[in-house]
Amino acid sequence: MDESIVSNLKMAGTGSSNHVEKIKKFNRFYTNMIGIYTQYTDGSPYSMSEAMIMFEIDQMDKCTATHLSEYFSFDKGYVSRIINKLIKEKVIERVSADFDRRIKYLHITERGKKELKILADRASENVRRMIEDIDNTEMETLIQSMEKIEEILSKNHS
Amino acid sequence: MDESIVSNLKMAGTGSSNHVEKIKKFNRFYTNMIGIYTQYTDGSPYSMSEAMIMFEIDQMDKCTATHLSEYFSFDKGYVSRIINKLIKEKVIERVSADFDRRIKYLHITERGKKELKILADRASENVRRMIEDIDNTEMETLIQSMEKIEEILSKNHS
DNA sequence: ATAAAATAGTTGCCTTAAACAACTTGTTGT
DNA sequence: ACAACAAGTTGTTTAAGGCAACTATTTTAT
Repeated sequence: MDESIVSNLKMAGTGSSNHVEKIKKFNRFYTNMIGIYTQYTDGSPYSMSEAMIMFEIDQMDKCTATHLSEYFSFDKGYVSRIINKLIKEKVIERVSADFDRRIKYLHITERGKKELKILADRASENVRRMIEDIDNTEMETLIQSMEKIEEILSKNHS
Repeated sequence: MDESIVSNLKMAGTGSSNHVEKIKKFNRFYTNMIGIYTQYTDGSPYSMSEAMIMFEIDQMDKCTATHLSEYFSFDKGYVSRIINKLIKEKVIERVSADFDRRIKYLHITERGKKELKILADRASENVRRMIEDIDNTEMETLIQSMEKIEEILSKNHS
């Protein structure tokens, strides 16, 4: 896409402060820049939801379907179906907890790790293209600006 | 949602540069922070695509269905249906060009402007909440950091 | 001047995304 | 033991969005 397809609404009224409008402008700019939709899943065999679920299973120790459903606010049935699809494709596996046989822990397989690496590499490549022509000085400024934003916004946990 | 539902994949390998990884970290952080999915359309009667199309019609003079389709990389048929729905709801209207009767210009109505304002106000409110506890000094730093990022990334048009 | 190609938009049909609700199986508290 | 609850599953439905065939104009090439 040649422009933002998200976060592209501009102020329709006049009630907002200048700061809010500047931040909204940045939001539009930045979400456009990183191509939020296509960053991970464009051209990949996994939907965004599937990629998110694979990632979370990889990150999370003893991940369960219930956790995924709550964490992403996805319907339990939807999560269940995605899990079963990913198991069929052997990118994750399911192990029943011995102390409670309702609970099934989800683990990424070796094959799943490879698939995740492909997704992550694709995202890295997109980022790399975004910054390829930036010189060292500006690169430092860019990173510092990002770290500053994270620091400031992190304080008031939101 | 209590966490990011987009851009949440982390590096699965080790081939990427430190800068790329830092930027990906910022991407995850920031897309989580602004709640990309819910910023405009959560609790609204319009889907994200509908809101985007209304916005673009409002911004663009002499907007056409073809422009919308190309701009957003949406299917023509999908756009056509959304347009007809929005016309039925009287938030936009359609006027045939007199020099070419295939072309139909789209305009936002007064009612449409009001609806857009509701969407924009909701987004502003979300941003306002995000920054409500930030003091003046940090606020300036935040805005400057954002402007710096825009400036640096804008140069190499991406 | 007219047939052919291109353009704008519409409509039918299909696939996938994702929610809702009812259900099964297993666990816990009384 | 059994009611209430918790983890997942499955059936069904709606919405998002793409593909392809179509109509109706306009442009281009003969």
